Amino acid sequence: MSVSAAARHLESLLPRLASLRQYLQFHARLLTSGHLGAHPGLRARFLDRLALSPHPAALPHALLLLRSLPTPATNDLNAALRGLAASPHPARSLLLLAGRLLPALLPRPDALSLSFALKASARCSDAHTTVQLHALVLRLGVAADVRLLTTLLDSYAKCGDLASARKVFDEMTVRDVATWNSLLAGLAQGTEPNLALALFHRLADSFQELPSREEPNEVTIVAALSACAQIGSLKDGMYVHEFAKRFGLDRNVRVCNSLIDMYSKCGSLSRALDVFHSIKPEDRTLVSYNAAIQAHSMHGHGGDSLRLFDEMPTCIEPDGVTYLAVLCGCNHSGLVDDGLRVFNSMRVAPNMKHYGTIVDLLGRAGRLTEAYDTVISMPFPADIVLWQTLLGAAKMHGVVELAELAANKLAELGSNVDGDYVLLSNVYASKARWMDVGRVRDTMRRNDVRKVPGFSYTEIDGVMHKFINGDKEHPRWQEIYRALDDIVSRISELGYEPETSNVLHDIGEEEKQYALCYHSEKLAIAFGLIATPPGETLRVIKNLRICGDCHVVAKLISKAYGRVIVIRDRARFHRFEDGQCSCRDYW
DNA sequence: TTAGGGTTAG
Repeated sequence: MSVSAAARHLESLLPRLASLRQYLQFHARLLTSGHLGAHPGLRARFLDRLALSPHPAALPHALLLLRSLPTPATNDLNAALRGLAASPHPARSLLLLAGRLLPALLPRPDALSLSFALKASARCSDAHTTVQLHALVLRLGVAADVRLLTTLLDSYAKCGDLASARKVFDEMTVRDVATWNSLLAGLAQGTEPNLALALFHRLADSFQELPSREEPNEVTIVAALSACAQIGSLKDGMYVHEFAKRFGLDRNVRVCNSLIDMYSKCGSLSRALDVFHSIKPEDRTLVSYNAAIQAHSMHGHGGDSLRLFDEMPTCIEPDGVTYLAVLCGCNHSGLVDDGLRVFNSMRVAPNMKHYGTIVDLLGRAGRLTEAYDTVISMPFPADIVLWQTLLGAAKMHGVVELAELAANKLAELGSNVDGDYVLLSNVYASKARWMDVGRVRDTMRRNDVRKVPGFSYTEIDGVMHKFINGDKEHPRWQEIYRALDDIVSRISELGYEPETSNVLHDIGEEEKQYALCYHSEKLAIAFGLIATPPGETLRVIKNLRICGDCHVVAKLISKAYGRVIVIRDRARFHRFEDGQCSCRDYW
């Protein structure tokens, strides 16, 4: 066989390599045939495949091979950078580029090298390294490369530096659809969903901004829907849905999965389920089921969550998200035994969130010993949220010892938020232990307690209005406060008395009532009442869990004013109608 | 020969 024929033969074997043994044999033949040095293209292709092979020994072997080369080429380096960036230890990719993994002189990196390194810094959330790589992009003179700059933008966004991501975007002279998608997704996931939506509207208004023959694609839609879901804006969500239809993207299963999530989080369970049923059964993925089960759960339909879970085809294995969604549904519907049954039959290892849901489920049901036993027998130490869950259960059932224990753990873990103190103080107050109530208050004062601000949104005619507890920022605040006075007098006739035990301040009863009266969700509802025609459904989104008093008030308003009120709090939906809530006061 | 963007979670 001539040299080139041998090389062609090896080349043809390359795509068929699978086992580690085959890779090692191939390596041996490269060595013995002399092609390792004589055929750098073949060598780099082999190295690339080896470094990406899923076998755990493959990547170390690729690095060994790289080290054995007297003068590695840029492509050899890139293969290793790529493999390391995709590995469980992406930081090693950065060490390699910095020359700390190879003793020999490094070949000069190119745009591709930087692309892989940026992927690695994104996976490490290493903003500092992303900045350094940005400098390297400029130094190497490869800053006109759309793909590289998109990767750079994405890396900034994934490291949480949205300002720099935006700046890269703004300074790019050519942007393709992936560039837009990258910033869109970065903003949507980086707690700037409103900016994401503004960017989407800019793209939707004139996608002449895109290179010719390029259109928004399913990634654009998924990212935009994720922003709508976070904001809870049904109007924007429906606009994105219509937009997707125009481009024939509404049949795409990933778009459908995002639509299910969006409609559910924007308060429309029926639309979410319509989308789920519109997907052909054989096209439904695990995520489709997870999103639909979660939709039932958020809306308090635990029985339906269980039913859908049982109906999952056997070819789709439930994952941790599926179980969490089902458990959540059981929790919100008070289905204790079903929840425990599902938890005990889990076929994946439960994580902190699964335990959290079970502890909440047991705690609400008054099974505090079991809840506590669950916490201390978990295979990992409980986190802050879990102790807060237990503290909440202790408060609900007036168990002082457990509340104290949980509060001590919270202090140990460095939690210092007002809610913890309020719960502990309320347990003492329920037992008339006023000295202890005072002691908690003193501790609060000493510790400079962090207040988690409560705020609510409501969408009226497509405009979002934001309210913070007791604020007077809204242009119509005087009308809103007058409406609240009217509300209080009308629901008082139905027997309303303020539930002031949720307020812990060193203030008198009347001031406590004041503090409660202007909770953000009440401001949002009052505004909704004066800004919409009679009978229209009011939709409110709250960042925290709804408080007991607001829950009572919302029920009474729904009766006194003949309005359906839908409140999405941090955990679920409450639908108030004719004096009742869909959660049946179990939340 | 090798590069960029995405959904579900207490």
